[in-house]
Amino acid sequence: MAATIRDVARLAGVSRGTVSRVLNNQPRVDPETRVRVLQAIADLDFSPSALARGLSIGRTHSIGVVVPFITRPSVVERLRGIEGALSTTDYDLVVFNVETPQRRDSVIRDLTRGERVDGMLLVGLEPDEAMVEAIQRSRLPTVLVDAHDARFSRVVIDDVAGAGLAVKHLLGLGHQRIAFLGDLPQVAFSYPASKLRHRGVRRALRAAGLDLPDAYTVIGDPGRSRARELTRALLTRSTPPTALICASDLQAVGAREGARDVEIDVPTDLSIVGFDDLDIAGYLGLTTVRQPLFESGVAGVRLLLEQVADGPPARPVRTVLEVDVVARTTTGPPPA
Amino acid sequence: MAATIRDVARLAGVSRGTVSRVLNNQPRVDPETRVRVLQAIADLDFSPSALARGLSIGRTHSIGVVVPFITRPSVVERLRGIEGALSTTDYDLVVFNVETPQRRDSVIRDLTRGERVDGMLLVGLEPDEAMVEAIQRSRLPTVLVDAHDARFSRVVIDDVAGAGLAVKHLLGLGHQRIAFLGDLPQVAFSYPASKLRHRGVRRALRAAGLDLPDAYTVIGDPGRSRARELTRALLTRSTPPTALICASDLQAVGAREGARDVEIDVPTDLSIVGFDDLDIAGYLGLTTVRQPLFESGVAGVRLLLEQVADGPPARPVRTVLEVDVVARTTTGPPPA
DNA sequence: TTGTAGGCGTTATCAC
DNA sequence: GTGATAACGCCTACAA
Repeated sequence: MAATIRDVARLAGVSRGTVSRVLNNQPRVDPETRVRVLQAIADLDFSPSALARGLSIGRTHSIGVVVPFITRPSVVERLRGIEGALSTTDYDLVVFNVETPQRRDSVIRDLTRGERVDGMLLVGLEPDEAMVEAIQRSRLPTVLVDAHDARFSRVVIDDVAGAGLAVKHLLGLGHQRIAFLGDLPQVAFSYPASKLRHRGVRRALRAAGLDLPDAYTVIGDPGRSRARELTRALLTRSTPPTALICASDLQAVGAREGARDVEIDVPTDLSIVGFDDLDIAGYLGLTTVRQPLFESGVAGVRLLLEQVADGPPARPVRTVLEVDVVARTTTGPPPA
Repeated sequence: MAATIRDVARLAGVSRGTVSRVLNNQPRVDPETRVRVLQAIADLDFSPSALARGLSIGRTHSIGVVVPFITRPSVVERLRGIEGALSTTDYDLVVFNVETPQRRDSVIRDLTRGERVDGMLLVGLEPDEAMVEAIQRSRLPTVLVDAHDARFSRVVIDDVAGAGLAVKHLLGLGHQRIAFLGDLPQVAFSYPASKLRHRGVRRALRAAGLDLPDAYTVIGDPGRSRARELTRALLTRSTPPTALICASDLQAVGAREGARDVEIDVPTDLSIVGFDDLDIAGYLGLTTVRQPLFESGVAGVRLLLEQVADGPPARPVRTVLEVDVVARTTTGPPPA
């Protein structure tokens, strides 16, 4: 149906080789011939088959992005960054959403065959040993976003420091009884951010001579509704905290609802800090630790394309993006 | 580097043809041979090149999704649905974000070559005549989501009726002075939803013997901040409306902020209704007209894959998804 | 049941 | 400067 290079060659009265040379505008073509070929291309409304070209030159002109749980707003935000960065190039973006370890492994296995994509971006995926080996053996350029394996170039934030900023913000307001609400480490896809943030809170409190008692540490399934329940429980203790740091904005939203459930006013009686600075944080006036999600996607693409173009760097590159506290209306001084 | 079908054949002591037959599990293979081949495949960690296979059989096993302004939350939600539906198949999802007419045209031109993807999903894009012709000529299976051209199978909602539901909800609460806040029709990508919703409001009011005066019709650039300004202006008129229907949730959020700016309480003095039912609507307690965004993606994929498998339907299929009003806390009876 | 060989559309390496 | 021709990796008649 569609025209091929052969048809163009015939119409222009030249060989396929010449058409190819025009297509890839190589110098050694007679200007007149070139014009004739271009005319034929226009007449036939021809454009080359990416598939055939890919097979021939061994590159696909597309990059694969593997994301777990595309439904998480933070992941969407990173994807936006990736798409944005890629759209200024002529690489296609192939998205793989993985929600089971099986699918994750099969996707990565397919991708590392090297025929499907020219590079791979792993978002929020901590590769296990088998995967690391498979990727390295395949030599497929690979970059991690929001994951920490030192054997790959990667884009990360300092979660420990970020949590420390949240603590500092609360200490500055005068809080002493600070609690932490985080994710249960998921079995299938261990996502270490919550743990690191937990550590950051503990460490920063200790540095200030304070403590994070077990009673003020609540861990549960990620998500709003679970956070709501946990917060209710936390606030009905005999000595409730005056401030709560959550491992994510979503949990902070849930925490706020939980506070409302037991009629504890935010920020008068309880200050709440989230993490990520999603859109909703702005809408809701949530104080939060901002991490540059969009930019992480952009940075990941940049790292990856460099690697695709120049080959692997001598040593993996670690890009650390800055975090900061965005103070809005859910934090204030502790109750007297 | 990576193993090819040739290596597998050699290792298993059979021909390439036989390996291929095993790969596509065709019946006419001796069970023993099959086992031997499978073993060789496992040993070599082989998986077939999608590129070569695609070139050979003329299908790519991937579908292209073209979305304008991937940054809009409603688009993201549709994308989630598309990804979800596709992930249960073995089709890859190639995402194209287009933000200029030039890029839109070049993307669609590339895609209609038929070599890159097996089908195309156009989200929120009203194709112009040239595009329609190009697509039809290429015979590339194409489905529209949230766009109305009758020459294609498509997934839509009844915007007019949806807006009517919003009006009905407000009338039921006793409102008489109802205003509408909508998008300026964008030049580059004309997006008719706002206009249709406007029409729906007007029509429903008229059916109730009421009017939508020009003074109560405010139209501006889409987005929160512009809606905020417009709402402030609207509310400082001599006879402000008691209710405001917005063409999108984002604008409703802006409207609410605008009301707060001029110290008009929602819902005591002003009721606000949005459109879409994004996540934020739930977080903020916004009354809104829910449209099934996620499901629209699922439905679009279903339509498209049928078309890829069975060829084009005799007549384009129009799938209309249901809308309904979700009453939350931004609507109530009008002030006495 | 299995092997052989031509073709998918392009690029690259030769000659000429 | 241009034209053959052999790859690229797979699939699929057609033979055997």
